[in-house]
Amino acid sequence: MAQHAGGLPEATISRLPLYHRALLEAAELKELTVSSERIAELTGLNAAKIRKDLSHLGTYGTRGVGYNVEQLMHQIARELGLTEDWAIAIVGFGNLGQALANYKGFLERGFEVVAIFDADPSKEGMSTTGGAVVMPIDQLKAISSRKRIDIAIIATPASSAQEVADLVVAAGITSILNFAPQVLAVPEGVSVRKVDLSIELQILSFYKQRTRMKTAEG
Amino acid sequence: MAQHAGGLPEATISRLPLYHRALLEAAELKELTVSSERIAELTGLNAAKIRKDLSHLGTYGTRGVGYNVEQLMHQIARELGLTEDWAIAIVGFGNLGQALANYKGFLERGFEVVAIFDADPSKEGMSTTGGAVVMPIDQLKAISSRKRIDIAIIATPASSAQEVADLVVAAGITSILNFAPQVLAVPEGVSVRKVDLSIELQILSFYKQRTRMKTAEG
DNA sequence: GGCTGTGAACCACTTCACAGCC
DNA sequence: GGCTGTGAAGTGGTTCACAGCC
Repeated sequence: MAQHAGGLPEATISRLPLYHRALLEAAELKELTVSSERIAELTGLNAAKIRKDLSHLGTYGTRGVGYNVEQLMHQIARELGLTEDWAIAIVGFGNLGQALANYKGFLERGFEVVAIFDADPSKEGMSTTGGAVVMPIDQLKAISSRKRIDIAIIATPASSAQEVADLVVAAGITSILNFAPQVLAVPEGVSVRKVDLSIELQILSFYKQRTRMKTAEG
Repeated sequence: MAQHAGGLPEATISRLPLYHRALLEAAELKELTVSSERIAELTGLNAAKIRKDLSHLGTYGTRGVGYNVEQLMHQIARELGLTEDWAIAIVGFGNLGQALANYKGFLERGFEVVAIFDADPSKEGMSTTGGAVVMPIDQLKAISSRKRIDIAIIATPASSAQEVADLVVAAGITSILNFAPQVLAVPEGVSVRKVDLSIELQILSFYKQRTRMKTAEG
């Protein structure tokens, strides 16, 4: 029930990329099958959780044997939409935007940077190793109507992030990866995921402080 | 009970940086007090959750009024360890490492890049806007014994990330922010947080595909 | 009347433990 | 014997709903 009615648990979804990577690793090591225990080793997760997660996808394991690496990897790729290529646009060609635009790992994983936008006219025409050229931000809508853009990465300063997000949404793009620190307001139906380095660092500093207190006490 | 015995729920901890940012915003707007409802607006979270989270810190609200912005912000900053400065080292001075090293937002939030390492000798001596200079990776241990390094950011290619992590741990650094795609093996007591762009993109593509299927059906 | 702080109900996810299959 | 798939139990987190204070 609810097997393939479309509903994977949220938590399972967020781990599928991890499994995919683990299987890739196993495949490179020429392992033909893997047990849930083996995947646990590769991902650092608990084996029972892995079995439950994978059971949501259907029945791809064999009792007494394990999971067929190729088959399961393919299945997860299909589920994640990795069997097709995705076109991404980067908005904001500052430090971070440039680093992202030149990152080769994207292409390997099926994400192609097809457009780059920036508000600064002096950056117009700059290009990347991948061949994308920086265009003025006011072209976003026009470009996006001409070529498919699946995902926009917002890498602008915080001060213009919301404005940019509005333009992105107006251009009909419904998936956003947000590097700006604030929470973006978007209409229903638009998915946003946020990457925030400061938050990660702050959480690390919390734990560091905590550990120090404990050592001081004990 | 367990109030200040040191145990905030994991989920609460991960939201504290969000509250801190929201309060900063409220302070900039000259708001003296905020209700949980107001914080909910600023963060996109649910007000009841916010009240519960904040109640874990102690009693800083006033019934009928709300929370004092300055006081609560300070309290959260203290809890997160943001009242002190943290020294970070960046390992790997490629595209990403350079972007991180030049990012001014860190300093604003109390994180100073005090050292940069890279295995490539040709990068040695390069420097950043912040004044840090790239040093050979084999100096990591020596440097870290001379000056305090609280957090290491691993921004190397995947192929050397584990090796680098071992060096980082050997140098006595116990907090790691990992940009490499794989799960790092570290001894107990070392905190690692992972930032993985591909995972974020893959999750976005999952939802995108999912939405498309739904629209196609309906 | 307004808003916090919190028990109680609810929910999602995790983990256990084992039946079922190879 | 080995390992999956899964009910059942356990856990942690969220949300409700309201008593309690301003």
